[in-house]
Amino acid sequence: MTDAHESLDEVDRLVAAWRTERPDLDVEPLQVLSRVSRLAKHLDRARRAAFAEHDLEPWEFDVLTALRRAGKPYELSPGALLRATLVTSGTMTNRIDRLAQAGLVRRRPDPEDRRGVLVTLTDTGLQRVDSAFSGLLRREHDLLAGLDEPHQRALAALLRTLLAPFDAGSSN
Amino acid sequence: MTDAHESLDEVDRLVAAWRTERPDLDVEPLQVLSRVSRLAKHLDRARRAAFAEHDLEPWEFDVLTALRRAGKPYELSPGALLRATLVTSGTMTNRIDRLAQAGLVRRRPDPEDRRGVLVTLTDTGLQRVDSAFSGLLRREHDLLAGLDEPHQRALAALLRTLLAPFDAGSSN
DNA sequence: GTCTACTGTCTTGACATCGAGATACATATC
DNA sequence: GATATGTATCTCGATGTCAAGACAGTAGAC
Repeated sequence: MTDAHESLDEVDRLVAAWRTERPDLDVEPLQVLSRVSRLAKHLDRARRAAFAEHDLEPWEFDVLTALRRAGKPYELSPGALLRATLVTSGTMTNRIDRLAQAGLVRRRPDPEDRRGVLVTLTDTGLQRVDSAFSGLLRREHDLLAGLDEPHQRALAALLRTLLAPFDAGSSN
Repeated sequence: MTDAHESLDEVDRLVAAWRTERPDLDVEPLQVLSRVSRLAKHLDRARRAAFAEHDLEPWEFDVLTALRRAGKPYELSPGALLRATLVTSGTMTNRIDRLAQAGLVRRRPDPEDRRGVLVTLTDTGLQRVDSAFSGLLRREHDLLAGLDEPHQRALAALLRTLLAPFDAGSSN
């Protein structure tokens, strides 16, 4: 599993620079965590490009997929949506407003709880998210082309371990 | 240590939901890439908390560390800084303005190129970034506690492979 | 029933970011 | 040495996010 001695990347250079400047510190954690951050930043850009073809912003996609995953009738409360997308309530209100204005979701009062609201995917929203999602998967598949399946599984397992404390702890 | 086969995490649930809703699609890429995105989001929050102790915002830290890594005299051009931090030029101008106002960096004209500017770390800036950095490393070390060293190295190698096409290609 | 504490959603103001374009200077070509 | 192209930085307007707090409604304890 430990080949990959190939070319040094940006993070290798960054770590080397730190070793020169602060030889007193153990900068090994950066080898993992800097790469996670940088990769996420690049992924955001790739996603943005993928969605542009379907006239969707990443934030729109995030909300619509949460609804899509919920299954029929594609309906969730704002609270459930913000927990699914890791944003604050103010942000979610704003997102729902704009999605509703774009005709991709609809708001209706929750019949069971008069404080509550339910957000539903419209037909247009459903179509848009479905086509954007297959486009995204195609691109993401390509991004992972450098790793064969066992390596992908190993990577996923390692990431799951790192993620575990967060998923367990916070709940936002 | 506990092998990671046990508890399902949020991404496992997400993947399972997609399998139910879209059994026609291969959603395996999400096992890796969703975890990268989610982990990055959690890391951002952890970093924010770590820096708050030193009165620094993450974006301030990003710029200051780039200068710190450059070594004496801790000086880089705005262009070099924006390439190091993956932000746009407008953002970098704004960041430098505010860092200069906070007394953490200084701007001076580049004597070799009259279009250019050089940004230098002040003594205050140097101290702040050094203490914030050791604080960060301590926390990041803890975040990685779930993986022993060989696993960490394996994870870093796998991430390097994914990152390679980006580091090579864009250069921003 | 009536407090009290909690929950779900929305409002507001501040803020960091981006993208596009403006400006000044540098470099290459002729 | 004039022109054209490229590079470095900054300006400006629009946008998405957050944090804190307001408000209406719910639920538990008594």
